[in-house]
Amino acid sequence: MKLSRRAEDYLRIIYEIRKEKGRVRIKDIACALGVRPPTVTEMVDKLGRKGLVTYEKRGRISLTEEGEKLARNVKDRHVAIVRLLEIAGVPGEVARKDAHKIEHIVSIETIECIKNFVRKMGG
Amino acid sequence: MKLSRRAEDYLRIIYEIRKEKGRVRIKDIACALGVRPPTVTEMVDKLGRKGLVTYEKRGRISLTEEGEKLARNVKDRHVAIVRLLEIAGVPGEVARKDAHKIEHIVSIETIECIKNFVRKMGG
DNA sequence: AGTTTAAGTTAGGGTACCCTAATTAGGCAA
DNA sequence: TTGCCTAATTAGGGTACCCTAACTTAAACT
Repeated sequence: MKLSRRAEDYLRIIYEIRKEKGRVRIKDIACALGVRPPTVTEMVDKLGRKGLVTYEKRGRISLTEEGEKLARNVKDRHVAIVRLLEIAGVPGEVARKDAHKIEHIVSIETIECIKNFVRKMGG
Repeated sequence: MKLSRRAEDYLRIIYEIRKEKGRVRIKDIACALGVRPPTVTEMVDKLGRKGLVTYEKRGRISLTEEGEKLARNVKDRHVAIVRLLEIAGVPGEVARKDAHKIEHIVSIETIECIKNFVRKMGG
């Protein structure tokens, strides 16, 4: 399943909010991503149609198995990139922020190399 | 001047084509970026209005001083990122491809760190 | 239960970037 | 010069993501 950067962001944020607060509200997603509620309703709807989240109007939002797999994958990429940047001397906070942008666009091949590298470097 | 990723792509490509072939045609840009000519006409027009390229209908396309400065900056970022990825073990071809995506989104702070790092590593 | 409030949805737009089809402009060969 | 071929432009759309304003639920309080 090929998703847009933005769709991946929504998935990851849903995953994180659920982990942190237990339940996921439209408002939380909107707040976390810096957008307005109607925008979230729309995207969640779209993710629902793709079978990545289960959701009904005004009901609870949760990831399907596939949605969660994708969300985990995004997080996974994120962690590897943060470590690479830290190895390069980028301060943690900045590294995390940039990693959130990079994680959506790098190829699988590059991610694999980065994972190996940071493992080798003791990350 | 804050530009979109895409605008930066156009600038960089114009810079590269000019360097390689001397003159820059709409068609070359379209081909290099994988888009159609009307799309290029539109964007070049927009860059013209921002004072980054000089251009008149069916005439020659060239970067203004500011446009060239920005284009160089994008290339500069590109080179640093490619080197970082290569240090991480990413094959050159893949590194270049991904760097083209990353170069548009990383912060100045991260780029500076990366530049220092690759310099230190003998890049 | 009736009312207030907060969350969510609908309706109607907007911007950035992209496309195809059809038209126009220039350069060049016959 | 005329006619052709290619490059470029115009016209008309499309998709993804975002917004505000207004309306609807549902939950909380009195």
